[in-house]
Amino acid sequence: MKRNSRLALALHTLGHMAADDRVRTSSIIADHAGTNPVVVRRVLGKLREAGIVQSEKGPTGGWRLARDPKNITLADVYLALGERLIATDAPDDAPSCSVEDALHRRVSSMIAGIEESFVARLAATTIAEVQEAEKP
Amino acid sequence: MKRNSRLALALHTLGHMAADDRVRTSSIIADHAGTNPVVVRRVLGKLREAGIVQSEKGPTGGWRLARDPKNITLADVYLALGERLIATDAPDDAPSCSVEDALHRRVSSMIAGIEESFVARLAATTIAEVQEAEKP
DNA sequence: AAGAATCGTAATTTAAAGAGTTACGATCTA
DNA sequence: TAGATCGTAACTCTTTAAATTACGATTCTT
Repeated sequence: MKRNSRLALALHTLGHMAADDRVRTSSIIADHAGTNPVVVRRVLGKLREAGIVQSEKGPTGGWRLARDPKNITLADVYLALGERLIATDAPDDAPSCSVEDALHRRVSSMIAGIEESFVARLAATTIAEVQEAEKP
Repeated sequence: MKRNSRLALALHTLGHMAADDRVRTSSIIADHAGTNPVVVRRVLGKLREAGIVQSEKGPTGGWRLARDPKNITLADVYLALGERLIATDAPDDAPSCSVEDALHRRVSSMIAGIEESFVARLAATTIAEVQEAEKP
């Protein structure tokens, strides 16, 4: 699996769930996505916390959508995973210089704005739409 | 130095250069930025290719701006470094599934749009402005 | 011309972060 | 009760960027 591909894994899996509402085990999902069941459980666990999917233990257990895919936007998924376009960490320690401070103020507000507009765009598309777009 | 901090190093250094137009060695710059002279030369080397700074060898050599800081935007710097907000690599191999394909098409065009608007915002600020903002 | 200081750059090492793996307890079905 | 699954901690592997080492090329000073 590629680096930092949690969002890709999540969206891919949700797309399949939207197309076919059955319970899937983390093992099945991992096979399909070319990754590992534990990684799947970690990623889908975040989505569960956000009420996007639900999971059941035991045999017959597994994962499925917790709500209508028409009501799940890409932004919901992105935010559930707690990802950020750019990690905007402050200058290291106290003894920073004024140029660095001024720069940081400007750039971080710019990044926050971009982050916001990215989320807005993600919010305009639902999982159901992605799944429907499947056939070109 | 923090990870993926080439842009921060570049902007920080250019800010100082805009405030005080003298020649600086990679060693001086590295000390100030808390990094290594070779790293500085690599980063500023990219900016030289873009005509943002110039360098001279020999004793008395070093780095300085190649043009008016009012005429250097943050976008110039960002693009000179060849950075990208998100590495938007295609699905691995041929045997990908239709859901993944549909997803990739949607998300990559979205990312391209965001990238574009990020650059547009960066283009609205010059190095000179960042330096002037130094005093709050 | 000699010597020193600097850049330019290749090659290698180190460090950090994410993904992958192993392991095992908890839970649930049959 | 047996077996399958999730939940999670702990560890290893991989990848990427940064840091380091090294040294030739250039250029100033004397």
